[in-house]
Amino acid sequence: MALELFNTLSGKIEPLYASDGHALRFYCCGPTVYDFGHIGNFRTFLHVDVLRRAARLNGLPLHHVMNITDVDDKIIRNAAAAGQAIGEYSARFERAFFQDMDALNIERPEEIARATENVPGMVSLIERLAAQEIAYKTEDGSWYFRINRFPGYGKLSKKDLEGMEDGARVDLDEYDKDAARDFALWKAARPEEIASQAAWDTVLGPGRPGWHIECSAMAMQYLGDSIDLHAGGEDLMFPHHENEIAQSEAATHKPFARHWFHVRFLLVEGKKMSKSEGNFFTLRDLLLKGYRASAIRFLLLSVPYRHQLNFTFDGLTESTNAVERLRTFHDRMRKQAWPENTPADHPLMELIRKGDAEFTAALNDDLNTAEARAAVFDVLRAVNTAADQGSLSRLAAEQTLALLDKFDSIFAVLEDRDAERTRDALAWAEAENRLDQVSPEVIERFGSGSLADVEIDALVAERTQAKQQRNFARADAIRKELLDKGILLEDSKQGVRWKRK
RNA sequence: GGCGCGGUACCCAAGUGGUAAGGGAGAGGUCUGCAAAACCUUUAUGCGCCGGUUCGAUCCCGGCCCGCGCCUCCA
Repeated sequence: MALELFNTLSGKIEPLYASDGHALRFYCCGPTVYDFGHIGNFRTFLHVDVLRRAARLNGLPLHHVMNITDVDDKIIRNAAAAGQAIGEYSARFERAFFQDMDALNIERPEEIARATENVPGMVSLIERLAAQEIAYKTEDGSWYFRINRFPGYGKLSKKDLEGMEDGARVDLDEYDKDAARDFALWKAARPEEIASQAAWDTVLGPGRPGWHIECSAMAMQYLGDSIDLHAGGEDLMFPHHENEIAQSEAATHKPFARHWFHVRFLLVEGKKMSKSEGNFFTLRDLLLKGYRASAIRFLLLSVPYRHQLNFTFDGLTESTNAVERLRTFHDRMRKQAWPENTPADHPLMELIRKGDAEFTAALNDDLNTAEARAAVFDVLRAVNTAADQGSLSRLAAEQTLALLDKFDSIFAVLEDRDAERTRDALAWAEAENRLDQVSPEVIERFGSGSLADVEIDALVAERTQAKQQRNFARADAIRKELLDKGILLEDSKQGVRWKRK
């Protein structure tokens, strides 16, 4: 079965394919780099990441472009407040964004498109619209899109504009637009915008591109007039994506994107995340509170993308434990020696094969990550049981490892880089004088005074020696000492394994 | 007001017209010097409420209640 995805435009689940027979031409609306990314942002990018990875699992090559909006009202305002040019201001947050993406193991798209580097394409797209009188200039020098010239407007978000009256929710007095819903293509420069280098002198007049035109122009420039797939958060459906369709299709008279993918918003502790509710978290906030990057990734992926996810700290703890169980299992499969053949081989191998098939089928069914995850846990339990009974063969263990590899090619949580990620966040907090935002536990366990791996290894060796001499009091004292510092020990026939709590 | 989504065990969460996946947590047990890990047992005669269709509904239809999202910058 091939990968099938819900398409917002058609309202149906449809197979995903590359219309040019080579690579899936895929555009995803990226971040506006005016601040640090919050977990809601990353839920979207995380599911886009799963989409990428699932496509690869199906042998579908990608040409994935993501934009960076590096000029907009907030950037201009914040840059001005900081006395910086917009480029200087936004570069810092773009860097932070990619660091966060790395911390969450989110793959980079094939291409990154910055708005400020693609202004000429936006200008010429507006010119094409102006030639048809779909774009018009107002007295202040701004350009707008004439919505009533695009009959399909509303087809993505299923809005019936006939029933919407001008002025109902839009302030008509503010602009000299022809119709209230006409949206800006080009915003005339104001004096302070010229000062912060947020204005371009073009044939349209001095100004800067509107948000919507950026994505239309860049998507078509990098991927062609008609693309296979367009993605973003659910909020972008209207008006942003609707406007993109209008601009692009009005200019080319060709379908813009065949398939639209929208990721639903997450709730935090039952409410929409907002600064005023006090439930607004950046990735960095969570890392500095001591939550692991892997647990955050796993939690954000555990609920399928079309469902609302209620993000809670309890959920984060659950995910931490679930990831730990997977890692322990993965370790066991790799490190323990298994007999060549066992009587129980056949049924177990069959069960693993079934789990593998279910995993793939679940993902291909509109990226059902919850079901895919369950399939792996089913195998985990059965294989652990067999291992405990001594009936797990080398072959079955290898087959299990292959399934875990497949699982991790999507979920990407098995390799433990959490300590590294937390240390990076801690170093950043130190550099930015934000240590007051760091939990004391994180400072104790990951700060400069914390135990280095070699010190832990030395204590573990000392304890092993004490155990051999049956000096359990000393051995237990060392274990307790390490536990107090967040290091957990596990004895097994294969030796001692330690991990950070 | 318009459009849309959801209400499944203590918590999170899949799912199907034929009798409820998975994870986490709790309790009991096995193993272990003790732990940890792992495994076993256990936790929904019921899937918001009321009707209807059906041999049969948690899943289909209608109504109601509750929660949430979008309609404005927003992932």
